[in-house]
Amino acid sequence: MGNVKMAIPKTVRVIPDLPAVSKEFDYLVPDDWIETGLASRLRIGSMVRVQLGHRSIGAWVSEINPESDHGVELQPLKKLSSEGPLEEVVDLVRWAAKRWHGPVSRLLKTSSPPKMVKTIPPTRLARPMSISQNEVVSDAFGSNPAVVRLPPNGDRWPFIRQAVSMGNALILLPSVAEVNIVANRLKRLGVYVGVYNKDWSVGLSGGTIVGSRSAAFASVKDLGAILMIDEHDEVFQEESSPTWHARDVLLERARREDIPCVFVTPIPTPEIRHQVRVISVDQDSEKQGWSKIQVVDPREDSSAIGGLWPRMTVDALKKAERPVVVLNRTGRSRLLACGECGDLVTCTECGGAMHQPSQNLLECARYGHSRPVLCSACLSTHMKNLRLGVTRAVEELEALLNESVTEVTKATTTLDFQKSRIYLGTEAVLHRIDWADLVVFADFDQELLAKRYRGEEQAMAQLVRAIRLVNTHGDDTGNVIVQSRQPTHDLFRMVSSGDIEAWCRRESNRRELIKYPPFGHLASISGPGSEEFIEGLKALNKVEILGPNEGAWLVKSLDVKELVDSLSRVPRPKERLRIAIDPARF
DNA sequence: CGGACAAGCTGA
DNA sequence: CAGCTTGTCCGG
Repeated sequence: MGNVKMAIPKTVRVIPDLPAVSKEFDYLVPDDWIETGLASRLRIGSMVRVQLGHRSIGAWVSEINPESDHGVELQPLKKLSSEGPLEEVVDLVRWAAKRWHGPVSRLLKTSSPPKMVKTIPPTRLARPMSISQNEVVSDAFGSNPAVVRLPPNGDRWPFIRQAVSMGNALILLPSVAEVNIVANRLKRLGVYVGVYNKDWSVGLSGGTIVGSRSAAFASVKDLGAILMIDEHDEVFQEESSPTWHARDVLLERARREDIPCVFVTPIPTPEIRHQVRVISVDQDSEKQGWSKIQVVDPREDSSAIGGLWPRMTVDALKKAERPVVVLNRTGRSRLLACGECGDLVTCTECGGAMHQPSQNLLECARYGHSRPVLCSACLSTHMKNLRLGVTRAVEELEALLNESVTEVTKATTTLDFQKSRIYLGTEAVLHRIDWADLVVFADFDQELLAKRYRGEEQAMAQLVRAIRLVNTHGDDTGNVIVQSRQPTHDLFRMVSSGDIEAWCRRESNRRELIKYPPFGHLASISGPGSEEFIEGLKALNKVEILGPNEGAWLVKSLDVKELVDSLSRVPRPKERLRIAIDPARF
């Protein structure tokens, strides 16, 4: 702590808790605060209440004794409400707000306690843990940040133990469930640990913090090490604007505080590979870790009904104790043709392809126009399913196996595990079921052919999830069947040989070719104000502008700094505007 | 963000 | 021209 900061605060500068206000304001520290010693508790990050205009609002202290020259009489602070983020976190938030072009106050909110914290709990001493003998682990926690390519069934505990043995650690995991498991186990090992955001003050008093995405902004006193598990998981990016990514926040944090920082994942993203060194385990165990995947070409079986249920899959489904089938298409049918004249079923209003959400209804995907099940060319009511959805697949499978199949989609609220043995659904089924001994991807080509730029990564992430699901009990009986009409696809070749490094390299090369993150950066601009905003951007002539596509523009630049600088130079239009920097989907 | 205040619109 | 709506500005 610098000497200047230790001075008694006479005035403070604050950031108001108003997303639309980017200005900071100065306030007077009341005389009685100085007399009672309350003033000495004021620090950068402290949460206060102030009068702004006519109303009382929350704010964060951003500066102590600022140099002010605006010649207005300062209002006094109304209240010291709570402990807030540590100074280094406030700085980090400032950096992130710039990097993802969002309001500072929004990120300060994610960095702040959910309930007011009046007193910091006393530090409990952590029981020291032994240093890992594992070579990969000790290498990873060396001086420079690193990503460890750990196979899907690999043990992450050596990394967690190492992190907490290096002092107060910050550990991020993708889901709340995993966070709780890790925190409870650490607690049992005698580590002073808190779950973010619930145990916010544990970090402030000097403990280890375990959390999901938002924990990247946790305030941890004397932070000793940073660990992120499953770096590839998309939940580490905030979906709403500002679309900040926990991985990059942690990296910046480690850079600033000069502490060990480790990422662990079976499939490192191009983003992390571009920034840190990659450490891999030996190729045999990596190959073994991916070995449960079996590729089946449904065309090889002529008896396959609708091309979706080859004999091999049906046999495996019959034999398994709890099989799970993944088909990433909701509704009954996603693409139809007339059974009489063979015409593709298209919308008479907009010409788009229509799907069949229920037995008696056709609906176009784009605008939701609907009509009864009727061919517009020959008026036949007999339709052929070209791409069946989950609902129809459930019907087919029930008929085929002569037993009940439970449909699971994002919309499914409760699951009755007594009801049936087989679960079929969209990707959501992989999140909702806690174990299985067979996972079948009914149409993996849909994932491989998806035109999203992260399509193949998302496909790989689903494979990882499936492998883990059939491996829950640690036994070796589980299986993952991947149905594809392109069984010689690169991805399968690389997976079966355990050469995930080759797959990662290919993804990175692809990204570099199209100059997408991390080799170039983009902003998606949408909302009613975007037209005006884009005009202003064009005038700058600094960035590449594409679009509009469905009301959204894409702004590209090789340099992220130049991208966000340009964006902040253009005045904000009156109408609403959404700016997403490097979003995962657009 | 949301109140203050200004300018614009309407109806008798 | 009062009374109300809509728009713009700004806060310490």
